Amino acid sequence: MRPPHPLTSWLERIVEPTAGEYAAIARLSAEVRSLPADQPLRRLGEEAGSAFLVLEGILCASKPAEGDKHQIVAFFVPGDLPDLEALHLGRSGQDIAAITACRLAVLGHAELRALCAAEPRIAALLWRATLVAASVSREWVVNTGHRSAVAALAHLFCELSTRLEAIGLARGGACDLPLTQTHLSRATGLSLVHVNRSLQELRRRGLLSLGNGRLAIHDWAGLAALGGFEAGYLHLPRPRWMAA
Amino acid sequence: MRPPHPLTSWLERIVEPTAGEYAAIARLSAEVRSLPADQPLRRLGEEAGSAFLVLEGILCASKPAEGDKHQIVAFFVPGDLPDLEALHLGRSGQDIAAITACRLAVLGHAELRALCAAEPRIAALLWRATLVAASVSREWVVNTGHRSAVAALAHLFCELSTRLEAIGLARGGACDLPLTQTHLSRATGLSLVHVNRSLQELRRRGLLSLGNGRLAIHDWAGLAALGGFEAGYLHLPRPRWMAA
DNA sequence: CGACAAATTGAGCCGGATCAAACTGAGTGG
DNA sequence: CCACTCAGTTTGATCCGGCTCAATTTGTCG
Repeated sequence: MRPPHPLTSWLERIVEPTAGEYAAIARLSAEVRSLPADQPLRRLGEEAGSAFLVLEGILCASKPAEGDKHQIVAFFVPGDLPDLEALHLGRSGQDIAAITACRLAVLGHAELRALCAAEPRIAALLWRATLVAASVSREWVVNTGHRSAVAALAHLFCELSTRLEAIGLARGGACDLPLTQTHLSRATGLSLVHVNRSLQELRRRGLLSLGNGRLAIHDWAGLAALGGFEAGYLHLPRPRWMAA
Repeated sequence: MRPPHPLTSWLERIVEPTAGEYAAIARLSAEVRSLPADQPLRRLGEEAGSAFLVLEGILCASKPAEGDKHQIVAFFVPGDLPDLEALHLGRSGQDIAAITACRLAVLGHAELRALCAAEPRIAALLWRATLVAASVSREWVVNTGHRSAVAALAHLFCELSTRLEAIGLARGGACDLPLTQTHLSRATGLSLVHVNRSLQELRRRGLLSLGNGRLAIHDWAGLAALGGFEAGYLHLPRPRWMAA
């Protein structure tokens, strides 16, 4: 008896799967791929034949910008499906790379398409997952476009903490978050130096502490207010402790 | 004999529809809604029961930012499906408003879901449309995050011109583009004053002219180079004149 | 101990924000 | 036909948040 396919628990986190859905997923091949930290997974424009489900680790998607800079446009945490878009666009629209060492379930496009045709509810939920990613991306436009440095960072930490909380990898605003200040600068569009100073500002205000790959939010309400964070765009069931 | 449903020509622009697909679309109710300029269509958080296909006009999606500012996160032109995401997310994630007077085909969510279940290829193409919108949104993160004022504007004009070209509303970089400088400032995150000065800079360099609701790109290669524009992220068939 | 990645600090500068005002053109009503 | 209004554009002056360049410190690992 094999362990269930990783997509099973992904599905169970959202709905109560039917027997048919269980069976259809069980029919998928269950390749798991390991990726060391800092390794590229996909390159912009590359033709892709498979998608991934993150089991462990953190990845990011980035696009080249002016000079040799790269703007990070998304982070992926366990339960996310990086590059699922290539399923219908054929090629990857960004560079995707591991930040920490990762374990990924490989989902072949052909199998995925067959699954979607056979199980329309799964298709709708995968579609939905891409829509949530798009919603996050629009929020990032606001973040990089209109918010000050401290606000942008505050917002980013609120988002990541909330997403990690939703999958049980954060509790009460504390989580492992092995991002360097360079990652943060590439995600916000700020200079490395200014990220450093803005982080000091956030610490000095007693809003959070960040270091050694660990984030602890000490004043959730204050941080969310500063960053203008409204969790709705993540389309997650809102956990109790965050209410009001 | 009724005219064909507007979604028919949307589909025909991408694939050769089957008889079954024609029939399934013909079964949709064909309500068309008119919307005067500057009228809101959807508000953030509003529960939505229908999606739209733009037949005429330009709309934009925006999200509230610091103070009473609103960051524009997307423009919609004919052939686009604003707020299609609400089909699977239930509520609208942004404010959507007409910029010019618009005509929209109304697509009820229930009918749309039935259509997707019956015609998986149409479902995949609608999914694809949302993925392209997401890809554009990620490019906007780069635009607002890393590009200078002139570069961000140059990139925006390249994008809009390319999209309008693809639906036959632009030729050789010239198109009607009834955006005010205020719209441009809200889309790029720049101040109105600075947009004005950056536009003068673009005109002075002989790259484009913009005024009276009309955009003319005089030096496509120069403008694209300045803005770092690579049309790939739009996932359109690339027109000949743009090559090399 | 040396090497290297990451974090931190300091100084000077600039792109773009802000504030304030004037200008243009298209209505619109007397 | 003119005065008025109002949205949109333009200009000028000033200020500051964030960038750049350059160095130093800290922590980790071999």
